[in-house]
Amino acid sequence: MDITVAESRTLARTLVKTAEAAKHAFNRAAQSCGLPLHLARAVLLLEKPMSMRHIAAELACDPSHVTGIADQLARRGLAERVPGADRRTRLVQLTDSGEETRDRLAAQVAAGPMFGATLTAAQRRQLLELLEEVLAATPAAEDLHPRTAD
Amino acid sequence: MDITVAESRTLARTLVKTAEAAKHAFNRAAQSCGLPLHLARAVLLLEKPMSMRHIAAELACDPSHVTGIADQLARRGLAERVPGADRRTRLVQLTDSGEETRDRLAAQVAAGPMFGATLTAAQRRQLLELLEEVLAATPAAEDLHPRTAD
DNA sequence: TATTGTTATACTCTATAACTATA
DNA sequence: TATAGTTATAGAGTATAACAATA
Repeated sequence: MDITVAESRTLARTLVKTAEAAKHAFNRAAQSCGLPLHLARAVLLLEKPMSMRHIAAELACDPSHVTGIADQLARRGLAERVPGADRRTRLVQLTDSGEETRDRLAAQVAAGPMFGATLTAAQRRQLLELLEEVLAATPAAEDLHPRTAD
Repeated sequence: MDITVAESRTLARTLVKTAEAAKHAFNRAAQSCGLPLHLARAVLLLEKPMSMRHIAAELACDPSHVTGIADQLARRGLAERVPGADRRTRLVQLTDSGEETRDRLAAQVAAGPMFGATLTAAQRRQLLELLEEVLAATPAAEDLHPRTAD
């Protein structure tokens, strides 16, 4: 607990900046596959057909938002809606073209300049362990939507 | 470079999640001081009077946005505009109340559950080094605003 | 009555452009 | 002509609420 204010801020800022750099690297990979960020995230997620609600949960967004994502994927010929077990539910399933795009994107992400080219395997393991330790000790983010009158 | 797709994604996801947890921890500290996120960031920044443009650069936002921030800080009695060297420039300066809030917030952030209570000093140093190494190797994020027709 | 997906709407955040005043 | 700050407007992204079909 004998951490200084300055050290805490430096650590937090560096952490956030690195995460932003990771997002940008992902964004570049997505663009090189011709996809905007949110579609790239969805494509990478769809290892198998998934219900809209499941996708929304995974992407941490509102289910209503997934409708638009599925529409855009469909318009690009990357995915289609197929019936689910329940006749209410519809699954989003990648087409052949979509699977090819997903695999290409995954390869791009892995080959990106973020981790592979920088850290040794031991360093990557170390980094992951440290991050997980911090994460485990952090109380889950309950309310994401504080309202402040201003 | 012999990093697997799975490892790269795990690392990236954990990194982003940890950064989000850090943001939430900061947000909680801010709320406990009665401040929304963007005002808390500004208050913490104002160690000394700063021009609007300088604040905008530090917060990585458009200068026009700083007008609103300064207004809101003023309305809460936390800061006021004072004339700068140039008669065009105006500096934002914390009031006594603002400085007190800033110090309280800084203490809250440092005492937060993120790093101090979790990692040893050696681990914190290690984490910072690893993050900086990744950050240094990452090409700067040039264009933040990709446009995609959809 | 509860749940899935859809639609329509509203809200938040932030950038862009036009404007005033200084330089 | 260029710069600091302000104002007004517009856009992207996302949530909320009402709705239809199904369970």
